[in-house]
Amino acid sequence: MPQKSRSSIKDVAELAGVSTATVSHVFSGKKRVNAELTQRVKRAAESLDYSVDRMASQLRSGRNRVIAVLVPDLEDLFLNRFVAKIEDLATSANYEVIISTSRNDPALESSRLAALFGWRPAGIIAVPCGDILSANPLEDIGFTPMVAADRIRPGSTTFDSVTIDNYGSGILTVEHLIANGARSILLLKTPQSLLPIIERIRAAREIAQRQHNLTIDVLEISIDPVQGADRFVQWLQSNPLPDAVVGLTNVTTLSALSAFAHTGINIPDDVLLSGYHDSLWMTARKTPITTIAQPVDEFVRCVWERLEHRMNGAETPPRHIVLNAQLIARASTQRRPEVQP
Amino acid sequence: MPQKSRSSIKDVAELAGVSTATVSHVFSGKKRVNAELTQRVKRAAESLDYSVDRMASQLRSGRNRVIAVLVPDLEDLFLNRFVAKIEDLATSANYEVIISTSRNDPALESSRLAALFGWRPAGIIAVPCGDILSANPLEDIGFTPMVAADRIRPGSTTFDSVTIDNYGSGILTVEHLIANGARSILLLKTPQSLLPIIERIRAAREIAQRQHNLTIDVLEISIDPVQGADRFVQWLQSNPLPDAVVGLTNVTTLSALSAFAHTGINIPDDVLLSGYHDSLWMTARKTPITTIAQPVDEFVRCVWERLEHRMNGAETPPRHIVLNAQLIARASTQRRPEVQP
DNA sequence: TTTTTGGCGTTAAACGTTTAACTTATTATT
DNA sequence: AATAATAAGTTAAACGTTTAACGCCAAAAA
Repeated sequence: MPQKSRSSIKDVAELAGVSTATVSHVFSGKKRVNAELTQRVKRAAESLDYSVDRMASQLRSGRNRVIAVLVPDLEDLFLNRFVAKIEDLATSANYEVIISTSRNDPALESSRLAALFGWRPAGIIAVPCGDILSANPLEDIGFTPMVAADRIRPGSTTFDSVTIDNYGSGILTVEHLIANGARSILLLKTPQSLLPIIERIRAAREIAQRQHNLTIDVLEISIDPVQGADRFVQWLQSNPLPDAVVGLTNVTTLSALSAFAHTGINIPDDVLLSGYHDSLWMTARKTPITTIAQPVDEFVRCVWERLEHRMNGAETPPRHIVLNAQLIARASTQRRPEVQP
Repeated sequence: MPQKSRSSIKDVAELAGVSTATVSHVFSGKKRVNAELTQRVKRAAESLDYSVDRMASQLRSGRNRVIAVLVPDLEDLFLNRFVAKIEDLATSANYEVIISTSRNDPALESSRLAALFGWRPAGIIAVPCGDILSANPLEDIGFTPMVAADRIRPGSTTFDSVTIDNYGSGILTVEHLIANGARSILLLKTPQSLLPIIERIRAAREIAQRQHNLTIDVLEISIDPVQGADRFVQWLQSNPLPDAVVGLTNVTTLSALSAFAHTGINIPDDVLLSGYHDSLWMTARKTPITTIAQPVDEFVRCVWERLEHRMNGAETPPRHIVLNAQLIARASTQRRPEVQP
């Protein structure tokens, strides 16, 4: 492949009849350059379609405007918005974003993280797999500014973290359902044992037990929405219908909905349903779905604020921010007044 | 900020008592190194927690394992999956992904693209804004392998492109609706004039006009789902209900659904509804929604295959691949047999 | 007139790697 | 035993920038 190589600062300097230093000054603006020379350089650069090589520039200057982002899964609704908004903020602050996924695999997570360090990024934002099995997900990271987001136990890291109060959201949900008359509640989870899910379940069970003397069942269904629905339909056929069902993730909520649609169970008349992570489809129905809304925007703002703080060299002790989620009550958990037959 | 600087290959070489070349060989595997030395080097590297600087490495070697991805919007359902799958393939092929968004702004698009070139990436994947107004979105890109995906007129570029047959999908939808008894059809679009949307509308109108002598209306609603629903409700109040409604995007379909839920219009009894881009929520309902499914996986495979081809130095003339979309018929476009009163 | 000052350009040394070319030691071949 | 071939480590020159340090000249100050 006889690929003509890109032109370098030397070519530009030569064509414009100046030194490479001058060319560099023209592009970086670090030092004033005479107007006419500036023109000459720019024209030369244009005609060679030169653009400064970021790697060389960063290598020499040591100033590294790259943010590395590591998440378990890009297709997850929450993570998708998270990444999108991080990209937005990072770009506005004149950073480039390099992205990597761990596919929910702790081993991959640390190898990807190591690879990211190779970039000598200005900062790293990591959402750990947060599988409860791998205790200490993020290794020590030396002096690169880093903040951990979501799926991590606040205080378990030596660097900043931002999380959402999953325990609190579990309480909100259960209290709301009980207040709306539910006595038996079923939680729907996937096989993954992610920290946030564990916390939601723990909260639900503790509050139900202690405050209301109720026990709460948990059904594990597939992570695949179709199989998940099938599994739930099966369960429904051999178990009494609970008063309320909680989808612990967006997808499990959809599985529940599918299962109800297939079996002719009506919401909220036959069963109450509450979900997690507010999405558009939840309100675009006759019976909008009650849900826990996660404050994604605020979340991202906090993450970014922390990271900038560190990138500015702050040496303050790590801070662990926990944000409150909100329950949005909708018709799916509001039992309709009985109509006379 | 007295940030101790990372250790370099020199530090490792010194500590291990070898030359930097040897250290390099140990890490790159380009040349055999004695087992004992290898151990010494690795231990030294470990204790200094050294990792090779990617920028320096790539600068020197000229081998640049970076794929740059530019998309209009990361939160769009289609683009989200697209990016996720590209990341997957790229990572498997041992590339890193750097991501950038144009926010549907042609000016930003070209400035972001220029910035991406600064990385001297091995390849670029770009989904242009595709606003019909900006005729020639992607400038000439010299010798960097590049493929354009979606939202571009096949054949309009000097490099490879992969698109979906939006015209064909428009025909599929209209034929399907007419076959199911619709005589009046309303298309719902957002204010953006994206190429795929234009094509869908054009197809719908042409086929309806020529084959069935019907005209098709287009209503422009907000890109915001809530405002969009409001606008559609308004329209419904002052216009006769058409036989069928088509949401030209995922979000407009949701707006339609919201509007119908608010006004007590039933699908498919009162009106047929068909959407675009199959998503989970479309089947998790009593009346699943008919939709055009875009072959995202195949799409990404094609894009990647083309890019690899170019990155391997192929000089063949640009190829323009157009993939067929598929209509998935569901209950929302199946008028139920009348039940006697 | 001589000296100072400041503006503007250049020189050349880094930045952290990779790698062609070279050295030295060891083993195989004649 | 002499020579060739192979193996394994080192030297030093790049890669494309940035940037201290320096030089030169014109204008201002003495």
